Amino acid sequence: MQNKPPHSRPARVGIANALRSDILDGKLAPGARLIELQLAEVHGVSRASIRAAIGELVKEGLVDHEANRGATVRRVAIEEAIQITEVRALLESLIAGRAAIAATEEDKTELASIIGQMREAVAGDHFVEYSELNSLLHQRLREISGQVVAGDLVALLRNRAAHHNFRLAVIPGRPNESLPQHEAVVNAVVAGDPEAAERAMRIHMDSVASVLRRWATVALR
Amino acid sequence: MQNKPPHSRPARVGIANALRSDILDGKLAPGARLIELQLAEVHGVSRASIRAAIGELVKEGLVDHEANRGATVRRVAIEEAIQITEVRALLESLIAGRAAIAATEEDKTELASIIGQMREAVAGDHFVEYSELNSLLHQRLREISGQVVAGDLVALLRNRAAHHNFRLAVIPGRPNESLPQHEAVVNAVVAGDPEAAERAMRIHMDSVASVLRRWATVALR
DNA sequence: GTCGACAGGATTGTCGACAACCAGCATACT
DNA sequence: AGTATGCTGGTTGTCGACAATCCTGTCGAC
Repeated sequence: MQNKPPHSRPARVGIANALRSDILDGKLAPGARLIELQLAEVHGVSRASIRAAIGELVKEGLVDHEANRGATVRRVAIEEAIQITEVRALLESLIAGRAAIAATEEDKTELASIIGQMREAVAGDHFVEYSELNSLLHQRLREISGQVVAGDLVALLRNRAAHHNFRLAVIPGRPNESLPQHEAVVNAVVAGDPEAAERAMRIHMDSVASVLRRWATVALR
Repeated sequence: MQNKPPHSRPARVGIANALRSDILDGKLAPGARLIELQLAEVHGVSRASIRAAIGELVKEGLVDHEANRGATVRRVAIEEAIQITEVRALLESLIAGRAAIAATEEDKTELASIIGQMREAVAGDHFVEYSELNSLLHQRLREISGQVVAGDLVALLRNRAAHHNFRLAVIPGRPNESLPQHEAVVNAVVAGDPEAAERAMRIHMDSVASVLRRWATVALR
């Protein structure tokens, strides 16, 4: 990762990716300060590039940035994660409905294939793979729907609450609960029934929200 | 506006505000290139500050930025404006519903006051004032609702489609159509009826979307 | 006449240094 | 003891210059 073919793609992208990974993996804990000079030395670039990279992350809502006080890794309170899920419920439903209208035959077979892989992942207790397929499914629905505005916002929110969402997939028994919900969504899309797709997605996201709520009350006891 | 008490608040804020105004006022047309060196000379600061300011606007979705090709004022196609309004319809409904639950007595009287002012503005054909009051009403609802995530996103989208939205307020007869819709929303909030508030806001935003659609077909003939 | 290589100009990406700013601590004063 | 004041270290804000990159228009070959 050290080679430097001048700047074929801007350094900020690489740096931003590295920082994003560190944040999502928990290597950079919430509240941790991102000190420009320090990061510049570690990554072997100048502060300008670091600054640009941090800008990217601020844009994505992963870090906060106060004037003259620097950037810190954002704390996403569980309460905010719930709000995020509520909003996503609305957006994802819209997306699912549109996808049901706009999906081509190829799209439909691809979605079915993803569901198949998810089934296998659940059967084999492959949590990480299941989580990734989950992301993929939602992403493809976004692309198919053609509602780019909603798609962009969901992508943003998904990143922002990624920490909490990933944990969900690891809750014992959770995949067994969410898999049929995903199947219902895909079935409705394949059937070309927008209302059913919206409803199914709504049920799915509400279920996610309720798990988060249950978890919040447990954690705050 | 020339005095320079070193940097009590970062220059990028001032520059960003100036650029934002120029964009929303149409002084910087969609597609116009934002050339860093040029702007640096005009505003009397260095490229670094300009670059930071442009970063702010990119965050807000007002300008695009391609690698090595600079920043341009973003074209918001009418089609995108429609999508934005669709998404806002969902978010604003959520917000209205929550506001109906969370509003205090003071909040309610303030909302009623805003509606009163809007009525006067319509009666006096004060379009600009009406548009500003419209913004204020939606903003207060966001704050009251406590749904900060939805609120942030709406603020973002509102900015992004500001160009089109402002034009709406100037369409003859349009305020007469939207005022009662706003009244219905506020009435429901004051009555503390979340479902009615959601429904009323939904009707309002759908009406905005349909005006945009009608306009799009006319403009594209 | 059309296509491709190539130079030139314009613009962004990156760098290192200096200045301004905030927080915390020691000191002095009441 | 408690509060105000001034310093100092660490960090961000800003600057001007250099290097890399892209776009455009020109020239030559086929």
